[in-house]
Amino acid sequence: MELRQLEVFVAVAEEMSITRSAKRHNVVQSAISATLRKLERQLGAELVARTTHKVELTDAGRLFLPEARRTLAAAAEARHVLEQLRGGLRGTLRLGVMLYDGVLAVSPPA
Amino acid sequence: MELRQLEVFVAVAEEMSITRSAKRHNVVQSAISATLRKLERQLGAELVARTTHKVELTDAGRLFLPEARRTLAAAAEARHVLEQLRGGLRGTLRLGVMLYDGVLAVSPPA
DNA sequence: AAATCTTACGGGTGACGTAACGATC
DNA sequence: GATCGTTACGTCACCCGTAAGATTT
Repeated sequence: MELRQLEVFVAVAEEMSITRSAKRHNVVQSAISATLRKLERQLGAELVARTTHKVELTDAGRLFLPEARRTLAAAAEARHVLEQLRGGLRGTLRLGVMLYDGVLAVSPPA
Repeated sequence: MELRQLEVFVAVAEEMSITRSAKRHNVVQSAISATLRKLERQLGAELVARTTHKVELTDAGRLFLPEARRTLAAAAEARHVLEQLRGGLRGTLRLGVMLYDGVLAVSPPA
């Protein structure tokens, strides 16, 4: 299971369409179809019910969807903290107190 | 960014060693080294400081580690709910009330 | 007939193992 | 000298695009 596969599944679940999610991912239908099938095979569960012209979530799919979203959100947050650090907005803040001229007491690291 | 990369990073962070995390992943050192470098390049941040014989987390690495763990935990939970469903332990529970003989009032789906 | 999903095939990218090198303990 | 991390290279699987086919509207 990889994040890319989860993105594909969530897109399909939201669009209820392989064609539309393919456009959303800027790839071709067949790529989405294959990625989704592989994910299902790896998980050992059918997430989407196919009817040659429509796509519906199975019970497993409905159960899996919020978990997939949660995982993607966590991944996004992981990227985010690094961006914040990049911008100097985050890091380890250590405070100090000037005891008297030239002597600074500093909080221990981490 | 993919889950596999996060697993590698967390393993390296926990073991503080590329060699040991390689054994943990049942792959070779060079594979871990390459995977980690690629992750860092993609994120645009150095996560571990290398000193040819040691490995240390950078500030970015320390910041990233709990987020990576959170993401992996979410992924594990996603797999877990499917396993539970597989075992018949979860699903959508719908309740009904027998109004009178042969007439059952059932809660609406989802 | 148009739209949608699937399968088959070829090409490029990524991951891994082997091997050789450099640096540190 | 042994250990640890890196680099170079060949191989194999995976992802994607193209193309053709099947089914539904």
